[in-house]
Amino acid sequence: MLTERQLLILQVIIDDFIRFAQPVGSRSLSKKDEITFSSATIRNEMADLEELGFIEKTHTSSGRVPSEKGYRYYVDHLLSPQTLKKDDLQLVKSIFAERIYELEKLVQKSAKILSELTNYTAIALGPKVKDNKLRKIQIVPLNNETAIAIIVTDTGYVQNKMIQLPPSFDINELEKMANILNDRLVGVPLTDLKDKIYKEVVTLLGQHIRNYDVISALLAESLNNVSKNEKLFYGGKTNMLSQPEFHDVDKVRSLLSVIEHEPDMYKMMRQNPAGITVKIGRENNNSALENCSFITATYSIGKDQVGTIAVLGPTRMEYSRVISLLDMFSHDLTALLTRLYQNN
Amino acid sequence: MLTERQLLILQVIIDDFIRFAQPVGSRSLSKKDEITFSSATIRNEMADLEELGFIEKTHTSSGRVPSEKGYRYYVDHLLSPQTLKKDDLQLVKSIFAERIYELEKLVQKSAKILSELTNYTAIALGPKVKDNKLRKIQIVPLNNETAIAIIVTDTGYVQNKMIQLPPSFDINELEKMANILNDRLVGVPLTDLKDKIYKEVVTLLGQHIRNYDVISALLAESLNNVSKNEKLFYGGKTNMLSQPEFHDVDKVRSLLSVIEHEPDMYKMMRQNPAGITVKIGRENNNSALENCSFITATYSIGKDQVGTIAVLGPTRMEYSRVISLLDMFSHDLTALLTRLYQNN
DNA sequence: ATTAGCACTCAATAACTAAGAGTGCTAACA
DNA sequence: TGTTAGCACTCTTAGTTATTGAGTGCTAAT
Repeated sequence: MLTERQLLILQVIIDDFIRFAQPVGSRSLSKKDEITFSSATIRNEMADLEELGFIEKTHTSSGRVPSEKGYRYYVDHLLSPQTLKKDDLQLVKSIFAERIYELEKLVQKSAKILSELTNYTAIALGPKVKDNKLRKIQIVPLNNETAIAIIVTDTGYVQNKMIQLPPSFDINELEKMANILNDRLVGVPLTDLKDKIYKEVVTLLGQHIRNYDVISALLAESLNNVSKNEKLFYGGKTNMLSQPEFHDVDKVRSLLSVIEHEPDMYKMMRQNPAGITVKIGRENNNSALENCSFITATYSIGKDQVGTIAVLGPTRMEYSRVISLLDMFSHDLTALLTRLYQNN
Repeated sequence: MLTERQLLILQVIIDDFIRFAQPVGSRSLSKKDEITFSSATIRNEMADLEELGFIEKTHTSSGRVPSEKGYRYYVDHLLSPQTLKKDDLQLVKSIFAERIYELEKLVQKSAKILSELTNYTAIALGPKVKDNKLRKIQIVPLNNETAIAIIVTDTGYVQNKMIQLPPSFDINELEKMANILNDRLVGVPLTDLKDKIYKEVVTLLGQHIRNYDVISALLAESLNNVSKNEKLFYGGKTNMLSQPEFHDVDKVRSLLSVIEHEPDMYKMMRQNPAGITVKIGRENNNSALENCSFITATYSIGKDQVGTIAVLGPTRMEYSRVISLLDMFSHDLTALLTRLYQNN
């Protein structure tokens, strides 16, 4: 167990390092207001803290730098919930005051603002629409070979897909088909659409439409994609370039390639427990993120967790500020989305 | 006027520098197969070429490096139209063989492949849909306050926009309204839509629908955006990181910030004459692009120039290869788009 | 238990050196 | 007269050596 004084020193070291990105020495520490004892004492304490694994030296005679364990302890126990500046607060509130009613735009904008407020990279996932219900399906013929299928969900999500019509398909039958589909499918959750088409609607279509098999297969396939449409949005992808730990182009490259590799990002963004999660350095299980921390927050519609918003920064990150901001975004997003979309 | 021998030397210098990114000296030049004269002779010729401004030294006793004027001459007069490797050719052809019928996806994919083939950054603009005609307009109510307007063009382009309904608006009237709009507006070019709504349709709506003024204003505004929907697509945004001229993070940052500043990119991508245009270094009028060349190619539907596809690389770029590739993309895109969309 | 003092370590910087690639010029050559 | 061999000179690069300064650990005094 750490003594009060060790905690104080650990905290001050981390705060200082987060701020200046330079190893912290005993002498400079002793000059801080909150430190009332001498540099020699600090050296002794630091030696202990190092032995316990909370701080490290970059070389034998250097100042100390927080270790991952140190950051972890800091995040878990030492974080003072920082209150945000008025300006920042207002900026965030202003997004949610704007009349953006399209879920995706809202989320996208959140990522952008979040990256601007933090100077790190922000990533947003979602919102998941799997529980959304079909509101309308429409098939618009473009010419003899092509039609475009459009579906609208009850949350206002629109997706469209081009369909190549089977040869010699009668365009006039498209309308009939759309009517049948709407009759039968409006109100059905998107995830069940494909099933429902095959189980119930296909036979019905067969009674009215020639070539119904080909086209309903096409349609079912197109619709199928809709349910997995969680999207990733980025803000400040290149913000990391201004962090001193990324003055090396090779590091930048490997970092950017992780960020841009969507499958990995999906994995990292999904399956987070409700609330805020902090992953520090190697906790991310990704060598390119060794010097990064990744903080995620979930947001919901009602009680349904529908997405995640996250910040990726150097391990030397302003945890307190980022966590406060994420918390705010998470709550505001949840509140707004819930208000708008819960009871349709 | 340059002598044959000077041209040869200039060409070999540039080819070598493009390949190895190192100043080229007289001795190493003299070892090349195509060079039959001594290094001393080369030195004399190089002195002349330098005086004429085609090559430069990086310091008093260094080898020579092409100047902008040198590149310009090279591009204008020395470029041997390189034939592409079979693999590359096949890769390109394969995109256009795939059954992608959505314009934007096609263009997007082109940018991606182009960046992969060149290892530079590829940018695509378009396709412009201003001449597209309205195929269908649909208004789907979501609840009492919100509806979603969807328009489809004859090229299969779909755009949607949320509309906040005026309070106490009767949802049933939306359908009436959509019918009127479809009656009157199908076949109208998108650019004329707004005008047409105000001039012809508003009065008609007034006869049938309460609150017609608010909602038609809303609608006209939404539709208005559609006409300027040329989009930018990127491929290989971070490819420049692997170019030796961008080993410095500051340069990377300023370059990326130019690339990501869409208004500037729009300007650079628009208003290019038909065919291929090469801008070298400062010809780009942008200090962050001083060490870059920017090659654009236009593509069309029929005779209508509808977009641009471009490559941004270091001035030390494989001009020949890039130009060949762009030429190919430009032609294939034009051919495919023309086939698909000209006569609808 | 704390701290002043001191010897020691190591990174960073600057100053110097040697090697090597390249140039320009001159004089000899075909 | 155009070409080339030869040579002195220049400048970068890489390696070596001091020098400085921030920092540490340890010891002994308070």
